[in-house]
Amino acid sequence: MRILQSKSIANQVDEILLERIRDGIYLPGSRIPSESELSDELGVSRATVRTALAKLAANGFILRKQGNGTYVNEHVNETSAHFGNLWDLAELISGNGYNPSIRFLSIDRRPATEKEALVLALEEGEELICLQRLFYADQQPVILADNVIPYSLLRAPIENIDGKLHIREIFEQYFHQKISFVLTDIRSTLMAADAQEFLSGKAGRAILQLQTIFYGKNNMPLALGVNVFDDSFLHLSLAQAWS
Amino acid sequence: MRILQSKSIANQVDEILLERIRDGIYLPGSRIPSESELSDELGVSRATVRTALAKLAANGFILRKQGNGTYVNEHVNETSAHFGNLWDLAELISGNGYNPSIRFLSIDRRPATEKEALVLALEEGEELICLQRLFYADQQPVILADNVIPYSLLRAPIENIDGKLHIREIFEQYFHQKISFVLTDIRSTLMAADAQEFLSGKAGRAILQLQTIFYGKNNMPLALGVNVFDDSFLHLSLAQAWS
DNA sequence: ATGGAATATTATGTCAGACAACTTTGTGGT
DNA sequence: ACCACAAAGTTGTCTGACATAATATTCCAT
Repeated sequence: MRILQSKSIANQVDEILLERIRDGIYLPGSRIPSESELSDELGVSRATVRTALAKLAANGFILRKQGNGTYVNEHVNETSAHFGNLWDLAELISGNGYNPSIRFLSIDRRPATEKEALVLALEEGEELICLQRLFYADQQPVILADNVIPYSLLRAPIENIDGKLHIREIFEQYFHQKISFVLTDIRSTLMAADAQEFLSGKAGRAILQLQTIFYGKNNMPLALGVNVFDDSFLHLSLAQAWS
Repeated sequence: MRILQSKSIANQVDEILLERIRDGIYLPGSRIPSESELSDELGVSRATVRTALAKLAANGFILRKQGNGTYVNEHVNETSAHFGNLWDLAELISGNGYNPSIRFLSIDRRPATEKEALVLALEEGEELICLQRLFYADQQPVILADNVIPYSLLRAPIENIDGKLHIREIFEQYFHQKISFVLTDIRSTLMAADAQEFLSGKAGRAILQLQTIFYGKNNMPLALGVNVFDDSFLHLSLAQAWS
């Protein structure tokens, strides 16, 4: 990866370092190069490196010790999700050690329910795009993902939508919207009949449900997501730094 | 709050700003003072203010726009937990709009099970302190919290322990340990008989379980926590900034 | 008056260099 | 072998400057 000008430099440094942690170039528990060394190597100022390191530390990837050095959190590999991407289902699957893939189930149009209209700031009955997808972990179906998006936001023919893309790419390509932040509600629920149709496992067992609201620029709600999965197979674990 | 020398200055600034957001001095959606104004007001350098702001941004509390300003996330009040304190049950309760209080149920000693010994890096059968507490939201019992801690870590008489303290204070006062980070596993489970005894609600309904491992210096595991609560009453919602 | 381009202002992002605070390691003397 | 001290290395904080981006203002041409 090279330093470009599109994203902020600090965010690019952040991604580079995160990639090195994921790839095992910086091993769990080991000390990473000092701020000065990184700033020399990457050709950015020490202040920029510090910004990136601060974000990684806030998200629990690294631990910093004054006068000593910066260390990779020894338990990064025991966590399946991280704060920057709790809503990223593919990351959740790969974080559990499986190979993620997506199956496109269906795409539909239907009027919004009262609750959906409220959350998405729409009139009741406005038309929604209904996207249903199934996430696989090593060929095994594990997450049933439903997303609803206001039809009025669509900027491309609906039949062009590639359901296998990442949700963030879908928004960029077909809706010309960028996700600025997300709000996720974690619920415990029982396996319903429609979910059981796609996910292996007995009906009536307790499973996790992630209800996600995506927001774009100016706090405009973009979409609503409901994702259910069996947490006995797919663990949802998070690391958090102390101070 | 005054700037002291004990904690890092940036962390103190962080806490001050967070307090102002919580207290509504900085309202959701509004723009907060610029970095220069804050550095003048608090008597610290702009670099230090930036460190604090970077952490708040990483945790979704604020949004930063180059050339424009820094804004409080409009939805802070819709989130019950934040990444820095998912394991902080009192914060979870107050984040839901209730007044938290703690009832001390029991404290016991028993040998560690095989699984507990593995997680806590102990010999099987080593003695554990078993702390059971009940968290209330406005006088209503909502969270059943079990914590197990190796007896060998205790640095004070066991009968002195005040079960109403924050878990972080318990570690500092009676174990002389500081929590450096925590690892939380979020599970969906069914209301068991022993939990139903303390929590209102029908048996067999789906509830959330937070399994937390506390780590101290040098990645030493300090304690194990199992907290169960009904997520239909106490919502677990998280905000995450995009990039 | 009005619309639009140029300019000024203000905010965050990045850079450079310096010193402070802290930890570890090495050195030398006893 | 032990202890006090110095040295080196790393993160934390400070200062000042410029770059970049968004917004507000001014001014001119229509």
